[in-house]
Amino acid sequence: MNETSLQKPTASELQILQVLWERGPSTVREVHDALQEEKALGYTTVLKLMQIMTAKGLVRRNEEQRAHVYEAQQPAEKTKRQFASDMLQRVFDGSAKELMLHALAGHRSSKNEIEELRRMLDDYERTLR
Amino acid sequence: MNETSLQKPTASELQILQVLWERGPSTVREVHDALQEEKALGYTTVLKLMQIMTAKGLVRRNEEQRAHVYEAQQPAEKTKRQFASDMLQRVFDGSAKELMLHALAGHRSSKNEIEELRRMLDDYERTLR
DNA sequence: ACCGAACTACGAAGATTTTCGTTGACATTA
DNA sequence: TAATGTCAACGAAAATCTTCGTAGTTCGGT
Repeated sequence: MNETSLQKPTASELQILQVLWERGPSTVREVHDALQEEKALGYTTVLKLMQIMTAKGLVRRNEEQRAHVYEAQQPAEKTKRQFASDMLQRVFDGSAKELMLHALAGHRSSKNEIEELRRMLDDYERTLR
Repeated sequence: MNETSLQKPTASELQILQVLWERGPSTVREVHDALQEEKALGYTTVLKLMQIMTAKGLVRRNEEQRAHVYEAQQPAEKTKRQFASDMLQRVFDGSAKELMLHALAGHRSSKNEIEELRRMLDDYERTLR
């Protein structure tokens, strides 16, 4: 698995990436601690995951310090787009309308949220011309 | 795993469910043949998957005929909603706007599609009051 | 110089997913 | 009825994911 091939992170890997996106470059200790709130994992479990992610090219590692510093290889935007696009194709056969319909259905949303979505569509449409 | 527990189908299981949703109740042979276009799998591979899905409660099996007839346990709508909601939470922290933004970004969409989305929002909003 | 704490590396176990071969039952037909 | 084809059941291998224990290294303090 070389570092140019984009592969979809697993569920656990995604949790780690989310910490890295939020905190920026971090050590295993920092990621481990940040993760405790949502998920209790042993320190070496997180370490191992991050080593695997390095091998897969999902993260980059700076080894200058004794405690290596990890950083997400791809920006959050890009990875999230990958997830959304993958599901759009696999589950909804490419129909953005279907995707949104089902996302909204499983989630009581406010009028405010709908308003926000509408504005987003307006903005997005403007980028199309 | 009893049949009331809703679990997320794996990628392969989803492909099979999609055939069942489209064709209605089908034999392994029929599912296998329908799948060939998109994915070459041995007959017994599909059979095994469908047996596992029966054990998990993802499909129901009618054994009256020699060639058992399988049927999706949950309607497409429900399962798709599960997928969308799961990703909405796991990847986009519950923000439908973020989800839509990223879905559209990875997918050249027509003005027509945007129009459709807008209409969908209008309809959806009407159900809110 | 020694001890304990903090780190990485490594290996491995257990779970789940994906894939298929083999076997034996049943059906179709020559 | 004997041969051929179709089917379900079963087991199991290979791949991937998740989790953690152990060993060895390095650093800070005593």
